[in-house]
Amino acid sequence: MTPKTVAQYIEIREDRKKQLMDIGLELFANEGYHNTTISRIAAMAGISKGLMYNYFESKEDLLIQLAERGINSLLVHFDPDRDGVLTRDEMIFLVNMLFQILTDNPTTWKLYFSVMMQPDVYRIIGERFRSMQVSYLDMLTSYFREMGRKDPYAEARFLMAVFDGIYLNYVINPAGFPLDELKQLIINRIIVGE
Amino acid sequence: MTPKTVAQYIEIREDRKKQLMDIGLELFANEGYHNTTISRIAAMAGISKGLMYNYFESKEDLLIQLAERGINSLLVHFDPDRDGVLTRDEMIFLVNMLFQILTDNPTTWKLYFSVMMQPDVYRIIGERFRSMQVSYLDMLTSYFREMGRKDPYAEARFLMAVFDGIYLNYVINPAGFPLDELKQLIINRIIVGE
Amino acid sequence: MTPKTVAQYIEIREDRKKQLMDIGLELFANEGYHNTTISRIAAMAGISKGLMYNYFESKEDLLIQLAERGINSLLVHFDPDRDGVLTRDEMIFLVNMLFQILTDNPTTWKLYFSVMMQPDVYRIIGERFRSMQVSYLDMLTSYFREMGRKDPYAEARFLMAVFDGIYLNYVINPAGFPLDELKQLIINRIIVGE
Amino acid sequence: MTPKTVAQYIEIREDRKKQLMDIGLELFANEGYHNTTISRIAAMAGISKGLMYNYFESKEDLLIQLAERGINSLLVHFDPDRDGVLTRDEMIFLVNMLFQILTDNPTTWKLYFSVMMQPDVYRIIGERFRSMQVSYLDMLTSYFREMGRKDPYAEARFLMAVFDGIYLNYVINPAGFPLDELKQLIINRIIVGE
DNA sequence: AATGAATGAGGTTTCATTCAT
DNA sequence: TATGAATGAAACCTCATTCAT
Repeated sequence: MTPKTVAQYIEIREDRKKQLMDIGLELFANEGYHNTTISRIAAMAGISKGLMYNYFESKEDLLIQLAERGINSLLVHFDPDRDGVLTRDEMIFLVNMLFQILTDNPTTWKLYFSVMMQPDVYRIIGERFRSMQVSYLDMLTSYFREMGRKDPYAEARFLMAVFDGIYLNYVINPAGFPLDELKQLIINRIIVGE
Repeated sequence: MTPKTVAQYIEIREDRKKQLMDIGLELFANEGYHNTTISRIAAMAGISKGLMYNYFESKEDLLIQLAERGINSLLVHFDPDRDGVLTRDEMIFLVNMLFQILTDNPTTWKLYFSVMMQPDVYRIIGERFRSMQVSYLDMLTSYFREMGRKDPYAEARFLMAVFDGIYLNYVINPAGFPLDELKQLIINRIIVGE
Repeated sequence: MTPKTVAQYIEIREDRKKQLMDIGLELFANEGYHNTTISRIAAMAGISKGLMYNYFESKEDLLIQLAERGINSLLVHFDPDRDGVLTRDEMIFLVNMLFQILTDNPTTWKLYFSVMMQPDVYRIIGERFRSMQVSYLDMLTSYFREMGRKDPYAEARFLMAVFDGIYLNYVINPAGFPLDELKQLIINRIIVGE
Repeated sequence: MTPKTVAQYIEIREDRKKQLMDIGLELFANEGYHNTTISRIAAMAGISKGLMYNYFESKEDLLIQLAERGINSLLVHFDPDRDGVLTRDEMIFLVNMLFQILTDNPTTWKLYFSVMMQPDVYRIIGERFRSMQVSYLDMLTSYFREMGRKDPYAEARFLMAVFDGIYLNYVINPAGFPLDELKQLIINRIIVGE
């Protein structure tokens, strides 16, 4: 019966917001953005439809916030916006990490691809993903230039395509996907490869 | 006032149907399936909404027919359902062809990815695409086994991932994408490799 | 190759019209008026939709013509619009006949009830059926008055209700319906009665 | 500004639902199922079309719920699913009751016949009405068997047909229909009858 | 006489969002 | 903070009817 403190209210609010975003991510990724209703999310969270609008301005806003949360969680691992150039060991570390964040957040990545391929949704949040991609591309190009490759930009594009392809295949059907073997192939054929 | 002949009716129907499918493909691929309305397609074709249903049972049926037309147009180029094993030259020919059909049908491929990543749409026609994929996977695995590679399945997965990644990146933004350079990288690093 | 005579054309036209009405009756009665499309009728007859409008002004017109054909076929058997009063033998003959026309035209009767109970359809053709009913009612009332019954009008209503009930039950599910036994009950309990 | 209590919401819902079902029954029965639009029901209730779907999953669902409400309201009066056999007094009581529920719920009965005679609508809810009918038929047959009648099944059919006919005639045009006189005729000629 | 492509009005249904309480 | 009834715009779809040929 003790009244809650302001801090408690804020905590409750944040917990609930996280819960709503988790449910939203799950549904957007697995059922599709258009196929997911606000009602369904609210029902799964055990709250009313109306309360959703206390946390998110609109369905679109929820999607945007999900995208931003996803991006931020990636940036925690690795921020490519830096001046220095990668060494080969750092590159190998990066590759390992990219596999790690894939298996850590398959649902986020499922949403990522879903978003990239739905033009109307892409218009809403695609730019955020794209700018991240550009940063990576620049960094990879620098790496391959330093390595003395003939066509560093193509190599960077190659590596990014490989990762996009692996992510794509993995999120569509992770069962039996040979992640470790592919990691070795990437390192041998692209990173180290003559 | 002689009535139209049967042949005339057939021609009208086929022309109209092709027109509607072309517009449908364009819109589904570029605007998204859910974001494209039957009204919009009809308006772009300069016909009434109702006439759409003279040609397609439903919006879903239009999507299915588009998917099937896309698959069939691919199978014309190459049908992986065969017994023999590929030689290296045949494999190189296949790689060239895969780049060819990408640049020939970017919109179809845009729809392909769009479909693969929208779970609700995937449920409608994904299986048709998936079975094609499985056939390719088997064929590629056989090739790498014949080549004496250590892990033929992983190599096949690798090659497919590369192609998925390239296709994906190309359809999202074809401008400046170094297709030819990537083709060489694939041949050198994966097909001929080591 | 001999050109058809005018008479032949008229005959062909009448045959086809009869065919269309038969199909229409079948579908209206068994699928419901609103649930039957002009397209379906035309398809079952092997003609085009457009040609239907060469025979009937509208879907409603087809229904009206069906109702009129049904009424006329009944009037052939027995026209109650007459002055004289029925004897008991004539009454028994009438009862027999009413069972006869039920088993002869179950589909027409199915349509009859269908029409009577669909207010929107009833508005179109109900009056035609109702006036026939009123004639019968008058005639039956006269009969029971002549027979010296206490309440001739109620007796007439009773007999009509029995017939409506029997018709209704028979058209809904004719299998196993004890028509002959019911005929005897009617004769013993109502016609001859007391 | 205290929020509404759960009890208040329940009351609002029940009131509204009852209102919509009452209007729906009225319109389905008097205008026909197909001729009644959801828009019309909503307009008569002074609400938006969309709200209808907050209370009923579909137009068909409204019809089903109406049928079930109708059946349940009848079963309150009399449930034929019981073991015992009717005495003559109980039978007379039953007859009285059947006339009572006719005059109490003419609209429900109008819908009943409407449903029975529209094959497409019958498919939706007919079975619910039919099973009730079968129960009655069994019970009546038992009664006439106990009474020593020659053909108990035919007698039961006869009685049911009479009631169907009376109900049918009454709902089509109740004005001046001699219900009481017909009740006496039923009791004298069928229930008590020789 | 005959076709079926084409129309257009109108129906059912969905759902993000608002709002009184 | 919290509810869910209520809205309204817009989607999909149907089909009687018309009309050029």
